[in-house]
Amino acid sequence: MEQSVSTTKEALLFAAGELFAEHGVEGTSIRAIAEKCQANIAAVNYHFGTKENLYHVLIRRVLEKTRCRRAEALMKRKQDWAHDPLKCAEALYGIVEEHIHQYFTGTHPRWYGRLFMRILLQPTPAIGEIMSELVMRDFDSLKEVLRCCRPGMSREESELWADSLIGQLTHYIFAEDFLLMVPGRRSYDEAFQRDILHHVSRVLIRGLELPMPAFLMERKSNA
Amino acid sequence: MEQSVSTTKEALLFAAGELFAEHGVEGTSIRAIAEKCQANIAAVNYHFGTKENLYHVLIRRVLEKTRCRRAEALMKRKQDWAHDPLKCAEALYGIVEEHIHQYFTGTHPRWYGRLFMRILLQPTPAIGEIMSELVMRDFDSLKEVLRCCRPGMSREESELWADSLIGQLTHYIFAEDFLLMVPGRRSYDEAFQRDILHHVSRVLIRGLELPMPAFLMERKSNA
DNA sequence: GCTTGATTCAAGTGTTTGTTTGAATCTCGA
DNA sequence: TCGAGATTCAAACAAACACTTGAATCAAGC
Repeated sequence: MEQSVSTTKEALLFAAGELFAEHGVEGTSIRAIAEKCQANIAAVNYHFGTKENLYHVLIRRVLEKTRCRRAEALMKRKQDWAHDPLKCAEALYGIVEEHIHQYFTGTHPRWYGRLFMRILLQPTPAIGEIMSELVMRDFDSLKEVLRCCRPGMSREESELWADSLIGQLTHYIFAEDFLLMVPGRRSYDEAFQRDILHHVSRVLIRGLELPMPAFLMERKSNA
Repeated sequence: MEQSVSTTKEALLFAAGELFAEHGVEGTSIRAIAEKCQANIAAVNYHFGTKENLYHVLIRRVLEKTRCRRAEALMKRKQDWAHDPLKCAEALYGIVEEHIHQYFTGTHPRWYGRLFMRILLQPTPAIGEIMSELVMRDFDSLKEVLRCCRPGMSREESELWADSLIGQLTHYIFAEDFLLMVPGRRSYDEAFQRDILHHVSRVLIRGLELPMPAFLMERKSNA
C-alpha cells in the first residue's frame, strides 16, 4: 500500500470510489469528493488533471485488485483434478468461494463491487481496453475450467455456464439496494453469504451433472 | 395507447427513457431530452414539473408494462401442474421464456431492460414504493412457483432459487455493453436468445432435480 | 537560513445545469 | 369570427458544474 507518495491522492481515490459507486460518475461532483476527504477542490485537478482521468485511474486500480485468479491457478495444475469429476466439483466451489470473498466478506471495501457493476453497465471505450487486459483473462480461465468439468463442451456452452456463475453472483451486488428494501429479505450477513455460496455451487454442480461433494450434501428435515 | 392526449408528452417520455437508460438520470440533461424529440426545453417542466418527476412517471410506466405475470397466472391454476414434476419443469420453462420475451424479443423497446437495471442498481425511496407495489408481487409469485417445484422448500431456499433465475437473466441485460465488447462473443440474436432460454431452464430444472422435458433434451454429438 | 520543488488554498474562470417567465401560437367549441 | 384554454417558444434566471490561477504553505537538502 504505497500510500506515502501522497496521502491526499489516496484519500481522493477512496472518497471518489465510494461516491462513484453510490451515485455514479455523473452524479458525483468533484466538490463532493473533496469535501468527503477534507481536501481542497483543486486537489482533484492537481493530482489527476480531470475528473474523467480520476475515474480511469480508480477503475484500473479496482479492476487490478479484484481479479479472480483462482481459475487461472486451477488451469496451471489441471492434471491434478480435471480427470476427477468430484475434484471438478470442488474446483467450482473454490471459484464461487473466491468471487464471494472478493466482494462480500471484507477482502475489499464494500463499494468495490458496486463500482464494478457500474463499469459493467456502462463501459466506455477507454474502459474497454482496461477490461480486455484484466477482466477478460479471468473470464477465459473460468470458461476453461468449466470445459474441463464437462468434456466435449463447446465454446458457446462454456460461455453460457460462465454467464450462469457470474450472473447469479453479481445479481446480489448490483441489486443489493433493491433486494434489501424488500420486506422480509435477509441481510447480507455471514450466514447468508455462506448460503449463497452453497446454493450457487450446488446449482452449478447439479447442472453440470457432477458428483456432489460431501460438505455440500443437504441435510434432510432442516426446516 | 392513449397517445392523443399529448404527443409531445409521450415523445418526451420515450426520448427520456432512451437517454436515461443509456447515460443515467444524472448523465442526461433536459436539453438533450428535448432535442432528441424536437421539443422545446420548457416542455419538460410544462408537462412534468421537474426532471425527477418525469423520471418517476417514466419508471412507473416501464414497471407497469414489464410485469411478469406468468408466475401469478400459474399459481391461480396450481392444481393443474403442481403435483406433476414434469409439468413443474415446463412451468419453469414458461417463466424463463416470459422474462426473455419481455426484454429481448421485441415485446418492449430495447432500452426498457437497461432502464430497469438502473432502477435496480439505484432505487430511491420514492421508487421503492412503486417497486413494492408492482415488482415485488411478481417476485413473490415466482417464489411460490418454485416452492411448488420442490415440496418442503423453505422461504429462504425459494428466495435463493428466485435469485438464481433472475440473476442469470438480468446478467445479460445489465452487462450487455461489456459482454458485446468481449472479442468473439455472440451477438444477442434470436439463436442466442433461444440458447439462453434453454440453458437457464436446464440449469434450474436439473438444480431442482425435476425431470427434463423432451424438448429440452440435449442432442449428443452436436459440436 | 535560504532555496527549490511539491502541495495546498481561496478566489475566480466560463459553461452547463434545472427551472421560470411572459409573450406567441395553436385548438376548437360557441 | 371570436375567445378561452392548452400548448409552444425564445429568452433569461440563479445555482452548480469542471476546471484554472497565482499566491501561500509545506518539507527537505545544502
